[in-house]
Amino acid sequence: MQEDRKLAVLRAIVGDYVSTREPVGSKALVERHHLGVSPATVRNDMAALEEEGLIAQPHTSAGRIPTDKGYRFFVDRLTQIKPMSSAEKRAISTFLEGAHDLDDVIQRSVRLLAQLTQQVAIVQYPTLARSTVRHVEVVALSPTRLLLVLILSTGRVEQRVLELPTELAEDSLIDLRSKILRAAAGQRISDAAAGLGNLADQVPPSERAQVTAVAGALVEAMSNERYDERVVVGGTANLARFGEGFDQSIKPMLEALEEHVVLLKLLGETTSSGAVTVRIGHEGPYQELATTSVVATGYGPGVEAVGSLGIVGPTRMDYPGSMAAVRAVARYVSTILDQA
Amino acid sequence: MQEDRKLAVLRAIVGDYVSTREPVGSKALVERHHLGVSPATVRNDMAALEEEGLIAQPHTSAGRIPTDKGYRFFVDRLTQIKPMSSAEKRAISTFLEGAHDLDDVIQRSVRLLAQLTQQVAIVQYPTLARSTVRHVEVVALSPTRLLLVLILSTGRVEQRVLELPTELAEDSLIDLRSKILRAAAGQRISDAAAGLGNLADQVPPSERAQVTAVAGALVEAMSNERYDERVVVGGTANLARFGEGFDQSIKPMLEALEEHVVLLKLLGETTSSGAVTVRIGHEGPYQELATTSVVATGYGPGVEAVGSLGIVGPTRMDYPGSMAAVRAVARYVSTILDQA
DNA sequence: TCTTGGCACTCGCAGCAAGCGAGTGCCAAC
DNA sequence: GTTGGCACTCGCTTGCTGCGAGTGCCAAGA
Repeated sequence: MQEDRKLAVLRAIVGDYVSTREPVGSKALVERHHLGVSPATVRNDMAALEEEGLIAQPHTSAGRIPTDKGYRFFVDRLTQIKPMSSAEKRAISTFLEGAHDLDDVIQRSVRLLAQLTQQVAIVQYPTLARSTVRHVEVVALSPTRLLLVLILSTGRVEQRVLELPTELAEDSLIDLRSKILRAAAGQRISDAAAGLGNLADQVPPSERAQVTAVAGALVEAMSNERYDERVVVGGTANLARFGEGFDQSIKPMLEALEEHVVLLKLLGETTSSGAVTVRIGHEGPYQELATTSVVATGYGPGVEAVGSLGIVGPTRMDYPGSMAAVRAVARYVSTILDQA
Repeated sequence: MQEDRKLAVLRAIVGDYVSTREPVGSKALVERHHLGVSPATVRNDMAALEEEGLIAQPHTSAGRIPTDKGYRFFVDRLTQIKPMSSAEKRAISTFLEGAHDLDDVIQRSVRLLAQLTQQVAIVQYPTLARSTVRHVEVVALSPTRLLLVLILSTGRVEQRVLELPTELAEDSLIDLRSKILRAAAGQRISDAAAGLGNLADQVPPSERAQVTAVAGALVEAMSNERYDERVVVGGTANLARFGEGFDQSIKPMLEALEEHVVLLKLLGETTSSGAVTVRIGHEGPYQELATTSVVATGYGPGVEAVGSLGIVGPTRMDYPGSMAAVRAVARYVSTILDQA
């Protein structure tokens, strides 16, 4: 028995099953792929593959379908990510470059990813933790009301309106503003927060309460977990294509899509941008989503990822295509964030 | 034949069908509701109701189900919106009052509405058109880069980074800032836009290009249609409860939920806050959603609505409950926006 | 040793028929 | 106007049968 033919059979089974949604039998296989051997031979190979746990039969008199392990093998060993066509590349870049601001970039990415893969797409907002402070602005709306604006390297803008206990004089404000800029501008979030914390010690006691309040609000804005958790979902309509048996998987899926925490966990802690990770079926953290796979990667201007994006779909999905799309979109998003 | 009993029968049919999902027959009706008459009598009433087009039989040997017209009659004439229990009221207000900013209010409203009604909830962001400008801030990030921040009465904050063709002097900036504030602060969006448009005529020609750019960007930010179109959706997981026959209606539903324009049209042009509108089945603008109903209302601090919110679900839904929930949430959102 | 054709076997599934029963419409009596 | 009775309809369940796709195994051939 030739080992490579056995693997070719596995590859063919995965391919056929993904496109037809139906268990594939030995006869159909030799017809659709010119393997140059007879069905009987293929049957022998199939028996061996089943022995190894890579494929399985739903019931006795049916064809074979890949197991999670089979998909894993397929993804790891039998496929390389196919590059996008130049037309696709062009479409991606023009579509994404039309974006105005961060929100727009994220939103377009989701749509794009969903459309390219025909799956549900998930994009995480850039996390604050790994970004730096580009600018801080303090504006007096009234003597006791301040507007704080925080601009981060990822393009995210945070703003707070702060009520002061006592009035703040005009020149104190100017002084405060420059102090804050010195302490925070250009720093990483964590360092900036530390710098701001020390600020209160550098001003006369009369202003201390106010400075503490402002610094506190800024630090709070920086460590705003709500944004760390923020993800955008798109292409839910693709769930309807799951087919008949989706009754079981569509409900947990919809539930998961509502819970951003769950989605973040699904995307996983992709800390380095570049590598596309694939989580197949039961490999994921949620029992209910045992029939779904996740293809995800990190994105970010540098090597270090500031966020994740990916797709979720049935284990029976086009892995090479999905991986290519995810990687391509992540790359384009990264370069766009770099420019901004 | 007593007219009111006939209507009681319709009410009972709607009630039973909504809770059981199954066509309801004459015998079951008299058992579950003590109508004080025999099944035969009820059958006569049913025949009359069917004659009027308020109920129908899916097939000959089955019970009756309400038609869209029947639901309409039920909603218009047979039910008054039941007030929320005080426990529910308390839950709503504490849940919504925990919100920090506008985004938070909207997000919580969606969740709340979805949970109260067990349907898909939709909340529109306050439209810019009817809000006023609370504050405008212009900040120089660098000599040729300006940050524009626009704060509106609804709590929405818009910001833009603007590249200037030429450098802008510090004192010109201060001057420009006060001019802008005079032209826009406190005005309605439309008036503010007009005022900003005239601004360029009031400055020396040397600064005209810059002022035009700034004013243009602000006007653009004010009339940002992206936000007028912005809606948030929640409770999609409730779609899974649609039951078996959802195959037909869940797909158009998911597609609609992706298209914000469609959702806005579904919510309808509710210009006055207070009245809850119900659109049943085919009454809606979309053929594909002929089996779904929409319960919506406007919200806003005053009489005039600044946005809409509502729910979408199968025509077979609990109308009194949904209407009560929609109305209650809209009221609370309105008061919270008023405070902010 | 691997490949191949043949062959018996399994088993899901479509198709059909029968019986059940919920529900109706109609009618005559109250 | 209401009610009990009764014949009738018809969808749904159950059980059965035959078909066919697909398998595993085996013996013969390369």
